[in-house]
Amino acid sequence: MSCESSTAQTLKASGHRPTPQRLMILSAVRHADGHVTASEILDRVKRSYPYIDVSTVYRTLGVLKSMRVVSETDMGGIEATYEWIDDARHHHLICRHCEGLTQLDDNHVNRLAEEIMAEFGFQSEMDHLAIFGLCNRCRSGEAES
Amino acid sequence: MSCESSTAQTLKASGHRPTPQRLMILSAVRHADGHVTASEILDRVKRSYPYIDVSTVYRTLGVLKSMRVVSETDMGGIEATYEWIDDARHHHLICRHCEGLTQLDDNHVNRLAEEIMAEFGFQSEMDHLAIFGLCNRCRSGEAES
DNA sequence: TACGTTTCTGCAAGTGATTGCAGAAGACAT
DNA sequence: ATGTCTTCTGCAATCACTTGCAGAAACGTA
Repeated sequence: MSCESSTAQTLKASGHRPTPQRLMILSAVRHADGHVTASEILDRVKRSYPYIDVSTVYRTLGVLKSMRVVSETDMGGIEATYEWIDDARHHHLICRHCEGLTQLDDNHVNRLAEEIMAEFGFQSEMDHLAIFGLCNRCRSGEAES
Repeated sequence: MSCESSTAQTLKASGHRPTPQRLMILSAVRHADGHVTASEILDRVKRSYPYIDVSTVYRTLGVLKSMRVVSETDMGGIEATYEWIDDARHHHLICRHCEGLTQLDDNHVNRLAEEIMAEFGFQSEMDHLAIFGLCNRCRSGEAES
């Protein structure tokens, strides 16, 4: 069973309909490597179905987000970025000075989630964090810049 | 020295000008208790200076954000909320089902920041997080809702 | 296959938030 | 004070994203 058809099943099970538009959007996010913006998804889908509308893309991303199949992240750019959530969950450290990116493994964040669960019984959904700050290099050199 | 004039000094020191508009916006955020939206700030400032523009409010909030004097948070509503950063730093757990709010003390988040600092030398600026998920009550009862 | 119900789509108009620009105002030296 | 340089403001246009709506497509049932 391909990855798309299994997601189609998940869609159906949650009362949503696996329409052609949704499957195309799904496929565009699934097969893009890494982060994609909504307009990139739109352009990609338009190649095979030119009538697709931006609102459909955003609405579908909303559905996939609520099913926790894709994550939405504000990476500090103009547009939000979307990413397929796979097993190797990760996060990002973004330097607000040099804009450099560092990958952060989930285990640190997961520990925070476990603490919150233990104290409040609250199940955090931190699928893809963007943590802003100053990287090692810019931290020491910020004064004279 | 009042809280406003001390911030005015900070503005000046970082090359920004403490204009009347900025001081009014500053005061509006400072003396609002808790989270305020940009339009609430705009309305408030308009009472004493009707010519103020939305863009000035957003630009000033941008400056205050970069100085880490105020925090910007997406609380899941329509507009972003802004808050004066004081000593008692805190965060929020927001249930995506019942929309209930729980306050989260900074020490949990701070521990994550310290781990990140130890491993990467990256200084995180997590001033006011909004963590979405399912609260204790909705977690157990979500199936039959 | 045909029918009734529900959900979904594309369009257009709306929202919150950002940006380019020309004039206004603050800072600083003379 | 006066002039110069820089930053800031208000306006208008624009951007990313959302929403209301009427027709279209998907689903369940027979």
